[in-house]
Amino acid sequence: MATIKDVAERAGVSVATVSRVLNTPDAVKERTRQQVLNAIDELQYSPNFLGRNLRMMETKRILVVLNTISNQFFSRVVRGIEERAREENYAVMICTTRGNQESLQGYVHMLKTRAVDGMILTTHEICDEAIFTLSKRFPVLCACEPVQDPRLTYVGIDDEKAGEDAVRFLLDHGKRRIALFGGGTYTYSSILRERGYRKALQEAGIPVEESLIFSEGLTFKAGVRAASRLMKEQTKLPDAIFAFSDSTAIGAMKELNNHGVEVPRDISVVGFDNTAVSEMFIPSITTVAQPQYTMGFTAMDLLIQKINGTADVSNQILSHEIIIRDSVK
Amino acid sequence: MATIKDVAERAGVSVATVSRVLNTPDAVKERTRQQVLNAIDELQYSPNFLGRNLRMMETKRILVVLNTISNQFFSRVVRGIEERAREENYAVMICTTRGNQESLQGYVHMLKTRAVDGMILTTHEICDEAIFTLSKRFPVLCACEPVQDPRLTYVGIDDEKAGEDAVRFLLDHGKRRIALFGGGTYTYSSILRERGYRKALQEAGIPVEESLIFSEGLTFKAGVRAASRLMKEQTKLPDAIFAFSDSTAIGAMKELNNHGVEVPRDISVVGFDNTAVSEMFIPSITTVAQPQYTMGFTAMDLLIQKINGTADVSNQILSHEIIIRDSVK
DNA sequence: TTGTAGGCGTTATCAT
DNA sequence: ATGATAACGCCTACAA
Repeated sequence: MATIKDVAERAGVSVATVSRVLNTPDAVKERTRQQVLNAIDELQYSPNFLGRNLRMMETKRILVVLNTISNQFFSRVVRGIEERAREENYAVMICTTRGNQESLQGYVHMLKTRAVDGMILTTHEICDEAIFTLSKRFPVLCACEPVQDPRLTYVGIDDEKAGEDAVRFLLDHGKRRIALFGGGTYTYSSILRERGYRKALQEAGIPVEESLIFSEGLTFKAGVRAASRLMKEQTKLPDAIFAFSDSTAIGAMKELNNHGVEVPRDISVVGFDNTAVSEMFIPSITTVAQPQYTMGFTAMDLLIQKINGTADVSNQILSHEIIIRDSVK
Repeated sequence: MATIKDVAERAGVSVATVSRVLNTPDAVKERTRQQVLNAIDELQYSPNFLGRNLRMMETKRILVVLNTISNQFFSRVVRGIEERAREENYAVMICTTRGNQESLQGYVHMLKTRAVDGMILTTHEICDEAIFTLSKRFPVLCACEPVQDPRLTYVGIDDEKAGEDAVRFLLDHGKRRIALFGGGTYTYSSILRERGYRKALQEAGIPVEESLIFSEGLTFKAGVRAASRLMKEQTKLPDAIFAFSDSTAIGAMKELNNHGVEVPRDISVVGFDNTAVSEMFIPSITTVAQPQYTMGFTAMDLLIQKINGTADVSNQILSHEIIIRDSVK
């Protein structure tokens, strides 16, 4: 492979000049530049970033850690990240953990070894404390999934408020007994949304029925399980289900449908995330939308600030919205 | 940031010894090793890969280029890739083009500049010829979306055969007028599948009705459009629809449903890809499954061979399968 | 078993 | 406007 030295020899100039042609073309005479460009062409030369990276101590690459790539929600987040990244000439690498602690450690290692300039975390296989320790030495940012530790930088929505709003929406539509299909205590977002759920009910003077709260998880299958349990355990169906993800909502609807319960005729359903499928499903699903694109864009923006060493980058809470469709009567 | 030199000084040894502790620990005396490890600990040292990469002329990273991350199909492909990659200590970077030529050029640039050791392409924003030129100099592999050029290495299914099998399945279920919802001529897989469609009909002695072939694309919206046109243009609905993606199938079903046409009562539908949603949908969708995980795993395996310079790595055609569900009567 | 020293390809600082 | 040269951090002959 041709190196800068080969090009220099071929063009009859020094390596410094070749470097200048590449990086500060205006600083070199037209005629010389042409010679160099010709040599580059003839040798099919592309600069080796490994050398450049070492010299500059930067890679112009950032890492986005996702739990899984198959989560529709994140595709739009990533789009936002990439958009902002492109503006500053960063390449975005997406890596997935699938809940695997170990692989996350591998990605953290990439940060420590300077394989990337910064990292956006959307999943918490490591605890806040570990993230904090890391973020003291490297540019790290949390997005989408809220964090408790105030020393971490976070970009996302106010989950408690979102939960509250969704329940209030159902209350406004005359629903009083509202089941909760959540993700359990290991996702902080679920904890916050449930807090909002309780608050809204309480303010409406409706006692919380603990037996209507299901924490099977946020997947399609979790929705199936929760709905199955709901039908088994409750003699009378509630008026509505508030699911913490669209997938869960769909799982629930599928299972209800299998037992002859029709949405929204017999029961109403609200999902979360406004993923593409919520619009496609029959019936289409009323859901709490998060500003995914903006979340990604903002996260990348803050990360860039961190990389550039801008003083105290602070949290950004973005607003959510209820998208009204056909699954609530 | 501490460097290997700092560690060496602190431990009272040479940098060579520190390097050995990191890379060939057995080659250094127990006591010395302990001293070095202590120093590493005290200084919170992590080796800088930028230096290592330059020296070794490798990054242990590979690039997977996807059109978009939001395609469910690829999540399992990526899982296969990652699995095989982990075995050989490669980090997998996922980058998306969203059909943007320019961003693909950027990723190609990463290959040329040694930012990654190899690349798996699943989308063809650049032509076969360009890929071939690239693959002469760098490890490049095509997966999932077939390529015409025999000089390229490809991992995937036999799309023509898959199209043929799907149509034959419908014929076996008594369907004779079968509409085609495909991706048009710009995706080679669509061309091949359509070829299979024609072949199966021809062999059954059924003339191909060109007016039943729609090429609106492979998205949900494309399915909506195609179904809309179908209902408008045909006085009598066909017996079945063969859609080249599950999303398209769902779009079609949604649109049909809006007009009171029920699947599978009034018309049967076959999808493609066996993505998660095909199981979730009501009714669940009969679809042509591709071995996504194996495709990814195999692709990475071949790429590793290419990186290691193994002589002639050759195409791998994997087998598809029809998953029977509720959308065909 | 350990140390010395050269070089990977690039950029940047001085000179000229 | 251009050239010589010293880093950047690491690995690895080769020597000791």
